[in-house]
Amino acid sequence: MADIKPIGKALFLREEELRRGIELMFFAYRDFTGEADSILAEQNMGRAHHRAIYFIGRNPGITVSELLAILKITKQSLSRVLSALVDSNHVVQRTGPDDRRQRLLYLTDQGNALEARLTEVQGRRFAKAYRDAGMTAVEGFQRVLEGLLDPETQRQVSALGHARKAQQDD
Amino acid sequence: MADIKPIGKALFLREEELRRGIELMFFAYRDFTGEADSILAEQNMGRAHHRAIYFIGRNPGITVSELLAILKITKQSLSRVLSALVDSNHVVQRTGPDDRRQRLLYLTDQGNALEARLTEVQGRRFAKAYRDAGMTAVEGFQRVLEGLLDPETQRQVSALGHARKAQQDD
DNA sequence: GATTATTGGTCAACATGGCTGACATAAAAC
DNA sequence: GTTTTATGTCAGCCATGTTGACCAATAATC
Repeated sequence: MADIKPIGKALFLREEELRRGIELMFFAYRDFTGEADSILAEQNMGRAHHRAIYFIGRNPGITVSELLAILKITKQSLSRVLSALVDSNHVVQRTGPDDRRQRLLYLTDQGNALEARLTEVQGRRFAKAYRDAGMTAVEGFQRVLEGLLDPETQRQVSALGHARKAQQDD
Repeated sequence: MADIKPIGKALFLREEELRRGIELMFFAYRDFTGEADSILAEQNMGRAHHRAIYFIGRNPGITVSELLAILKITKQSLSRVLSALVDSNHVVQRTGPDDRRQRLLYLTDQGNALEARLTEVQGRRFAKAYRDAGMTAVEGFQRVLEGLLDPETQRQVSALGHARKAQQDD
């Protein structure tokens, strides 16, 4: 609807708006991860550990290759983190019942406790932001974030808690 | 308005909704930065260089300490990146006219070109997401992201392109 | 049953980008 | 003239990504 507006100002506004988005993403992501980073630092862990814990908690019994597909890092990077989490008793690996090459990943009680703690601080932040912004804003927020995703990620995300839940049940 | 709803399901929905936000932030940030990262890699640079270039481009004549306040990293980390950018002729430093201890930072033509290229790919992604989601969604998106910020960052962000623009003019 | 592909791990080496701590210099401020 | 500020530098550490090579167990296929 603003397509036929004077082009000079329209372009300026557009660029400003886009830059605002870019900047907000940077600042919001930094602040959003900040609190969790502090908790993780206490335990001598980093964000990589957090991601593994988070997605294992979300998908109990996930295999290593499925986790790799979500995180999009190398198996060497993941392996390092996973070994540490097994050593520190946050994660256990069970041999896959169908395919015995697979290691199905589960959180231990300790892992679950840490996951809960981390998700709580981040959830709190989101709850506040969602509350302040209102329901309509939340929908918009989600729609825009989805639009920022690579098409492949978009497919993954829309499948996430569904496919696995159906598969794994519980 | 949904405050008096059955608590079991309400809590479930709430937690799911919050987790959806957490996950979207992770995926969106990763994909959002991915393209720029590729361009940077060509030039043997990383995200840290990008941030410096971006905020110098946005605030020509910014001082090192102002840039530090935005990025919230140590001066050693910034200094490393800044030296590299000066060496590669993307940034120039001029002695501050008032306070001669300050180094005012500016992009060179080459720096501006790179900044433009990086901002273009990220802007394109945002433009697509904004277009697909619609104006209302964009407002909501921005409102939620602002709500995710630390209060201090929130103050900074709302000051950004204003204070400096008034100061520096251009 | 032998071959090939998949799943996962390991070792080694490297780059980036955070961090801390110590120290130096120039200039502003008091 | 002393202190504080703005900035830089050197050295070393850590986390987390990368590549490349190679290995073992097991599944799948010819």
